[in-house]
Amino acid sequence: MYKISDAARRAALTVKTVRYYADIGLVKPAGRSAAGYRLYAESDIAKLGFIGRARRYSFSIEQCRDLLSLYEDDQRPSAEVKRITLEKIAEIDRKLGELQELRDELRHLAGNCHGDSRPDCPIIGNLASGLTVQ
Amino acid sequence: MYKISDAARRAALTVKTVRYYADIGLVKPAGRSAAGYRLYAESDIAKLGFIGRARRYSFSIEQCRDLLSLYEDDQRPSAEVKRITLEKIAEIDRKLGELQELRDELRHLAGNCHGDSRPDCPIIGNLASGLTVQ
DNA sequence: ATCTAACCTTCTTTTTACAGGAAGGTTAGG
DNA sequence: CCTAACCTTCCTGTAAAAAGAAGGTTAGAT
Repeated sequence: MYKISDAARRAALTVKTVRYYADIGLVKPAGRSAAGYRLYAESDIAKLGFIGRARRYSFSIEQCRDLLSLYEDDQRPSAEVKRITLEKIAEIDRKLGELQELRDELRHLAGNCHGDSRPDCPIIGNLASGLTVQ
Repeated sequence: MYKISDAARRAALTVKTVRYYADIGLVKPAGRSAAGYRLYAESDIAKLGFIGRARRYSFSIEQCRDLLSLYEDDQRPSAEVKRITLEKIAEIDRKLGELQELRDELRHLAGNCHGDSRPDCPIIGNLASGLTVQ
């Protein structure tokens, strides 16, 4: 059984984060010491690591909660896991499209800005007038 | 002079958002009616629209505050505006790279998942073991 | 004149996923 | 026995609003 800082280190999370996950009931410690310290078992650390990776894949806490229940369920249907993952991919694709548009617009604006100390700036002008770029 | 809902509509923002911008001192209404209603002038609406567009370009509120002061300043040096914009572009590029990596990893995982009711799922397996996806 | 719907106000709470810090108890080593 | 490094709970703060409660105002229709 590991105290919180060992558990955090082994799961590559911060102590604050691990304590937070305990508070919201995502990963509760296996037990407590006589002094009230959280004690984590190996299986808890595996769950924390699982969540850490899923979070890095930008799954939300609630999605992690769903994935974790599938992870803990021996009877888990992979269809459900695949569905959640495909949803996440679609979400990322949408965000990618938006960001690319945004970047291209800003590039265009910056490309037309002489960047000296003259007071007329096409970036400001565009924002002020709401003209469509391009 | 426009009441808040007219101002919001004309700037393509919500009433809540306009009131919020007034609260944080970003765009204060030109005046108040006898009953205490916020009253916005044309120039206020131009500023609100300016901020709305900048926000859609993912400038933070604080960056908007900076841009607005440049916008309001006849002596504004466009170099400063260009610098902020280029910074924003670099930031978006970083985020794009991260998101593409992430999506490719998830695609790989989903591609290897049979997606039926069998309990062995490579997505779960990957998250559980922390194996690197290539 | 009154009714009612649609406004408006301020204030408080909620959201996401923690981070930071205060005040105080515990433990391990020298 | 001292001290440093742990640990605890509780409170506040973050970004940028959204949502809702409780109540005042206004404009048009009856």
